[in-house]
Amino acid sequence: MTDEVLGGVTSSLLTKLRRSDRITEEEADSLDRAISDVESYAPRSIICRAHVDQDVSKLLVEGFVSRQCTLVDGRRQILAIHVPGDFVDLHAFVLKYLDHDVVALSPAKLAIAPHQALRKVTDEEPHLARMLWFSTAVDAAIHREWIASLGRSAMARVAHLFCELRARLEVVGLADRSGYALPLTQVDLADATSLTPVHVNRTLRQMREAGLLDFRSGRVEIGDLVGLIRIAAFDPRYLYFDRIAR
Amino acid sequence: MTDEVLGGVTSSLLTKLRRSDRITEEEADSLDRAISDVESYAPRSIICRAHVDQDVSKLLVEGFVSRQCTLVDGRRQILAIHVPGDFVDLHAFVLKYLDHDVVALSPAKLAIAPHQALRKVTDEEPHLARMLWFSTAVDAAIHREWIASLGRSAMARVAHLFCELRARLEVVGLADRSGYALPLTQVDLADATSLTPVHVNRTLRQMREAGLLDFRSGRVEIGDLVGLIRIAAFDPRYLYFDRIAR
DNA sequence: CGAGGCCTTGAACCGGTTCAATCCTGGTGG
DNA sequence: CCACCAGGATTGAACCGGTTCAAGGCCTCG
Repeated sequence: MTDEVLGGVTSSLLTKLRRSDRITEEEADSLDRAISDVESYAPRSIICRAHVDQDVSKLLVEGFVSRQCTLVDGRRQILAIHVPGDFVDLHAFVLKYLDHDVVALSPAKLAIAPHQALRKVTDEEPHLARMLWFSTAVDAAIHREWIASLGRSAMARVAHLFCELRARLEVVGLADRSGYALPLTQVDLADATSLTPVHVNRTLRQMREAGLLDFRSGRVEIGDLVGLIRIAAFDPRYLYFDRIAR
Repeated sequence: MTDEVLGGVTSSLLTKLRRSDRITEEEADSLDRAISDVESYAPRSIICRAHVDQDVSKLLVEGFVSRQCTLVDGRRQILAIHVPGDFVDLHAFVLKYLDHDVVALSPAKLAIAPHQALRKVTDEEPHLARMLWFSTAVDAAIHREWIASLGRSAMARVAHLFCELRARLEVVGLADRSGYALPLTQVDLADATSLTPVHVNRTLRQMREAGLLDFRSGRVEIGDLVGLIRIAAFDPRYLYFDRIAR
């Protein structure tokens, strides 16, 4: 990565990884050099298509993207929502193809990491390789938490999603205790929680009336974070922001 | 791994990984040497407890185990079911601790891989490291498929679980088209599908009456695999049994 | 023969869905 | 400048898949 335009595209990822473990400047530079380009995507455009062989992986720099698949009845299921700093389809580095689509939920910028470059870097820097492996393992932990979340009430599911996004956005400086920008529609929330848009709407109204949270025009305004966390039964340890040893 | 008793504990894992990529004899031997011991667990005994630092990971050799957590209301949620050949808590190698419990569903034998030994082996053999990374990425893919499955009807969920277990067991020689041994209770199935035991029972009856499948006394007898796959909308590509290049 | 797990079934209930109509808002073209 | 339009948000009312509660039944094992 030498181009001026690419400056600092890995910084959010590094910030996040450094919450868990030390990363040397040399390692950070190596990772930076694995980035070949940055691409922009319009909302709803497909970033990576399921079952197509990949020779690059993409790191989300700006905006929101989802992993999603289309069910037999045509409904869309959102499997994960990614925020800046997430190495969205790093899974494809070891899997070769993905089992789902990656789609932009908002305007988004992604940095491109060719697998050839990633392979060189991970072969030469085993600790950095473990950190990247770590970040895909955290993705898996988030998936598991979603599975548990889906077993619960509509209110708990929606609250859990808001808590998770807040915690993940806070690490990269895009949220605080009072709220955050979230350019999604109620339909997006419905597809992410396996609820109907109608019921998401009613649930959001309940949350607003209870003073917990107000989600309106692309922004989450949190009224009572403690109450929200309680309803969601949100325990952030699954995000692994607190590992220590190298 | 020199002890006679440990002979071949990695063979199911290798069989599975070799469905996706070549693994040399030297790599296989290295992996074998990372195993220090084999332990037996009784049904319901805890194999790995959530939020406790781990210095070993465990490979399932025999029996069935689940990843599970306990929800706030005391209900148990099964997050994944593992079959022989699965490196169950390999995630702990990079995460250091797990966010959920690993519990034996049946009598089970697990091979112990100290993290120190895994670290040596993965530092020395980058390709083997990528294969282990690959296996955790497949775990994540399975989690995603469960998320999608939970968005569907009770019948589809249960059918999907049976299809997935059949496909995964077949790879390690423990299932064929006609059925397989599955020493779980209806309560286990309920906790894995986020249904009530009562409704699982009714769903199983429907499946039996439709000639799709008979689950009884620890064995799944498949009457109509094609029909089952259709109802489950089961597409096995997410299991990644078909990768090619090294 | 008794006890404890597990499976089975019925009946009432309820959280979330479905269908349909209306409202609101920001952007566009006449 | 305003009428129009499209996408998203909102609300009401009927409906239904799955839950809940409760009662038995059927094994296996001591």
